Amino acid sequence: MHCQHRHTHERQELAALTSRLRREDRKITGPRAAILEILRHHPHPLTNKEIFSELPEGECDLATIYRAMQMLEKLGMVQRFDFGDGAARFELVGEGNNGHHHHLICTRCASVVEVQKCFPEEVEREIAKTNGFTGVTHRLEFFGICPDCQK
Amino acid sequence: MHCQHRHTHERQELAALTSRLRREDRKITGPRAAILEILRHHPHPLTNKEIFSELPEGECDLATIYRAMQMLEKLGMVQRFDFGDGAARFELVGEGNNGHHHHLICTRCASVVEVQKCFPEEVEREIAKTNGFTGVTHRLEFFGICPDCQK
DNA sequence: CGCCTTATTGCAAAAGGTTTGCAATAAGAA
DNA sequence: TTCTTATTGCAAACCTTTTGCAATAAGGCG
Ligand SMILES: [Mn+2]
Ligand SMILES: [Mn+2]
Ligand SMILES: [Zn+2]
Ligand SMILES: [Zn+2]
Repeated sequence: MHCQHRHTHERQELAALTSRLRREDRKITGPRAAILEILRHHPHPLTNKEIFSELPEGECDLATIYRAMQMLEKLGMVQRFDFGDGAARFELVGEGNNGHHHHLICTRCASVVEVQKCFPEEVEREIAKTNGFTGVTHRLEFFGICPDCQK
Repeated sequence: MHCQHRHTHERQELAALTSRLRREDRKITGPRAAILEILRHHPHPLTNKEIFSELPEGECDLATIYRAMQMLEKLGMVQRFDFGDGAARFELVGEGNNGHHHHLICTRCASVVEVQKCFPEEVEREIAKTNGFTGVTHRLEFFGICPDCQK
């Protein structure tokens, strides 16, 4: 309301997401729109429980979130990440983007930084070739102590 | 029996493990010896359930294995790995070795190859510095289709 | 706009993996 | 051998994720 430009921008993004669902013959439901809205406003991966608690009171069941994330992952609209704490995390992926990237996570406060650097392609290719594997990819996350937690 | 050299070698290794426990004031129990014996004969990470099923009938309870692996991890005698399938895996670590390494896992048959290549140190240092993190390390695993599963 | 079909949801139960409390057991010291 | 106390087995609890099923509602169609 107080910023027409930004408001329009956000509305378009949500529309892009829902149109992507429509294109795949998926229904735009209240819970799904609410979940996308939350993901859209978070730059880092969220657990299903975190999404659940961000949702307005009784907006949607936890099981529905689990099912929604499974579907969004299958459509390539979210990327699943594993920080090693036993709960899957999901992050929205832009169209025409495979979502492959990494994170730097504080082991004290769990704060997260997006990391664009990736494992060197040529080394990965060498690992694949050496062992006769095809379609090789990787899962990689960094862990350390963030600036705040060092104080 | 049929190979004195190898036999001696194995016995020494188990002795090295138990002496390491003794040094840390931990008791050498039947279950612990049996677990170490299994880990010692497996070159790749094992889940607790896998260790359990390798164990002779009623040799030890699953909960005991969970407790043993926690202890061994704390002592740095095993390294925990996460292949992203929801079950922790453990691999024996040699003394004076921090156990840091990686794997290439077949997404069809789950076969595992040890990978010695690591993420480039200088790039990791740069990621740490850029974001003001200290004590940065990483978790990295590769996934693909193994030679057998390509046929 | 209202009806129909059927995907989607809520709820509750179940399914793994992992942890924990407690009484019984046994390792290692004396 | 005895004694102390870490360790074990067992059962229950915990946590995340999945699933069955009847009720609900989205979107297509007349
Ligand atoms: Mn991210
Ligand atoms: Mn290994
Ligand atoms: Zn990468
Ligand atoms: Zn490494």
